[in-house]
Amino acid sequence: MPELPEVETVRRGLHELIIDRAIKSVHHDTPKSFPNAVADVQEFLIGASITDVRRRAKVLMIDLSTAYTVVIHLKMTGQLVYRGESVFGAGHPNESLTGELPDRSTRVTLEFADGSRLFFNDQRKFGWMKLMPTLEVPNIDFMKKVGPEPLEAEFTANEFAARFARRAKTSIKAAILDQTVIAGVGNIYADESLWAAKIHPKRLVNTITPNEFETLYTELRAVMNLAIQKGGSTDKNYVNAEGKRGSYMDFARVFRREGLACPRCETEIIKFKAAGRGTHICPHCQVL
DNA sequence: CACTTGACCTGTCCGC
DNA sequence: TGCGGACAGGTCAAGT
Repeated sequence: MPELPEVETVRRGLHELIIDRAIKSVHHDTPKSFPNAVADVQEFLIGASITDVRRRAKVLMIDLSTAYTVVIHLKMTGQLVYRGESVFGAGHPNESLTGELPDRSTRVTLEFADGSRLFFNDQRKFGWMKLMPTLEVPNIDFMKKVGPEPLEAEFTANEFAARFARRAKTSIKAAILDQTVIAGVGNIYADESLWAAKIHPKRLVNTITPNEFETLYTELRAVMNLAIQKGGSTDKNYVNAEGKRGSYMDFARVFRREGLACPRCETEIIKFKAAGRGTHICPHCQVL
């Protein structure tokens, strides 16, 4: 579910909502969702206050005053929803998707000193939260291998194209989903950006021209920036830190639009499997 | 090494 | 309505 724009939306929401709050208690059901030792939780989590909320790729990091960090991956169906006083007030336009919490998919509940709570919900239990020293976060295998952040100002089109050299003989779709090539791109924005750049997802990386890489770079950044602006994509599960939907799906041009008209040429959008994932293209605009 | 496939889980939807 | 199977936005381990 959550890709870079969704995780970034959650990060921004949490940054508004939980900075400086002190953690009073934590409850969790399955060790898989929160595998830390009880002693570490007592010493470094309970009583700590939140100093920052950061993101790298699709990973969230909640920094604590104890020099520990709660590292979180939402995977497919994870949600982080804060319940307390709303900072947005009554007029917030996004429709709420989340009801009474905790519910049956709540895996972890963090309670703050003021009685407000942060819920980690995860229907499929793929996601996790881990408590670890802040200084050790960069040493996680994933952090050492993950590629550059595509939306950073200093990330250039040339660097973008060069990153793909390591996956020369695979499909462009598999490569763009590879987190060691570029950080944070998932199935939705892979399909959306490949459509925008008019590149068939099964094209091999070593057949993509420099001009096509440049277009893909530009379109990928445009799509992800628009998605952040729209608060992410809600198909089924994704919600922001207030439990509300994102609206990018209203602007999607191919993703989950099989059978509908391509916005560019009116050809019917089709769906098939590529790189093991459901893949949506316009067969007129994107050819092998 | 590079690349692909299955596994991890639960819920939903579709065809019979 | 019930049931089996396919599928779902991510990542890893294990396989070729």
